[in-house]
Amino acid sequence: MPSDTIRAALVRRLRISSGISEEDVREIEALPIAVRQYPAETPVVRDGERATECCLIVEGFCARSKTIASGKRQILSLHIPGEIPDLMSLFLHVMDHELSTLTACTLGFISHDTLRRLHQRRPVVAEMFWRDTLIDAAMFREWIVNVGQRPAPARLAHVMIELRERLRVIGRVDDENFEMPLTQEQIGEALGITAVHANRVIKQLRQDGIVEFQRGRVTVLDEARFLELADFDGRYLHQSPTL
Amino acid sequence: MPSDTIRAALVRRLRISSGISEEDVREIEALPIAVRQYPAETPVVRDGERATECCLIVEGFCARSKTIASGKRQILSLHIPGEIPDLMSLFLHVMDHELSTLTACTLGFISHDTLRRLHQRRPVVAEMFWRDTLIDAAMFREWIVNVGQRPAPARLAHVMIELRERLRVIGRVDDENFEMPLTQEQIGEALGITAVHANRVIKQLRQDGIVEFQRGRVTVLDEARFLELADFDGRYLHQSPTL
DNA sequence: CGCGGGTTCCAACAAAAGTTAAGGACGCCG
DNA sequence: CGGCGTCCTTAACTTTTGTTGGAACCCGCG
Repeated sequence: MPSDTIRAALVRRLRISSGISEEDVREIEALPIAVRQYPAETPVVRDGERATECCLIVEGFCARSKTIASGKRQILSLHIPGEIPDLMSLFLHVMDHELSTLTACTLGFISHDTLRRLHQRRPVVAEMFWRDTLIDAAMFREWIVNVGQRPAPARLAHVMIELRERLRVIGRVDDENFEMPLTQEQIGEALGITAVHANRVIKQLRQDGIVEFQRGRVTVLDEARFLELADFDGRYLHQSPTL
Repeated sequence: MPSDTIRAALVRRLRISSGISEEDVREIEALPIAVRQYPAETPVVRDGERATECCLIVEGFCARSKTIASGKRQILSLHIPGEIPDLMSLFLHVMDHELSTLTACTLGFISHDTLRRLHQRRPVVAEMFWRDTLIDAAMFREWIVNVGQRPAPARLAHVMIELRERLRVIGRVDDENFEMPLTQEQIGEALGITAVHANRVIKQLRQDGIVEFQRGRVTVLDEARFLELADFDGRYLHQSPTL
């Protein structure tokens, strides 16, 4: 796989969220990245593990999650190409959660040493990555609100719209139709509800003519009601670096 | 108020979570900080506001929260002396949530410019603060799990133990007895339940002889059952920098 | 000292979500 | 092509949580 394909989504995303310079782009293009293939539903970095590299998603979908003593799992975030979901491991060496693939993925690994040297050489890039982890935290905050305060149908709509807006940045939304490759079990784990209830909620959104969801793909039927239901305000994604 | 009192809790906390050097301590002691008093239940930084300074809690308790369209509020985190809850505003200028006091507070304000100059001068301090925002994110992740997966009594126990462990670092736990100055309304907002239900849960913990909670103070009655109920694993607080 | 506002506490009922169980669709692989 | 496993779907029932409304309590303040 050519180097620019590996880094394309990352650079595209950084341009939008951090206003990266051409010089910095060249630095990122020069980064040594070890590319590996992962099958669907596979752990990439485990909870409790000590990480020595960071993971760039080149292709495919990933999720971060935590499992509690009772065995129940909570999905914390969804991740798409161009993202580095475990950038935090650079400073928080032992993982407090798990990173795993949802679909088959192409992942690129960058060693902590390499990243630390890059930070020393280019403090601006370090700040850019810092900003990235702060946006990560902002997304967690919104996820708390979603799970804590919104009724289940609104939770689902909100997660869907967040995903759509992020996919849009990397050019992956066609006509309000986008990928969301989760099983109903996983949707339940993301929303803090059971799979049975997730099914009820999906059924209701379909019956109300708001969205269709099948085979990992979302089709919006009534954009206005979808937006209203989700109570979505995208400010937390901080997609404009100038603000 | 003498300068060392203002910075005491901050330095104490950084020593434990980041292994700060004496030289860095001196830099922090030299930071210009504007101290102001705030009454209880007062917004400090509002959602949507553009911040130009960061807020150090010198004395008192604060909380961060988001309010959704329906008017319901979700508390995202609790904050104690020595913490800088809005450090993220350094790079994410417009606030995506609110910071407000719970009790009467003494707050110290440090301008973004000052902090940015400090980062340039001492990259190690920048990394320390970065690490701090990453721990912040780790706490949000655990908060998601709490609100998403645990039954209400376990949620309450978990928030209580998290608070206790953090208070312990700054030397504010006496004999398993510690401050938690929230009304039942606020506890509900933190746990994603109503105030009525929060009351039920508190009543049950009291009846079961696990913890007592009155007038903003928690007294643990049965530590073993308290821990088991909370399903608490403090790794996410990342209190040991060496790991 | 009594008044008033904000808590705390509680009961009765309603709604949302969890549990259990089972049938059906779909795709993969032998 | 048939069997198997995963996922989806639904129903019936239980449990948890929300809602409403009201009483008791506490505390600061006039």
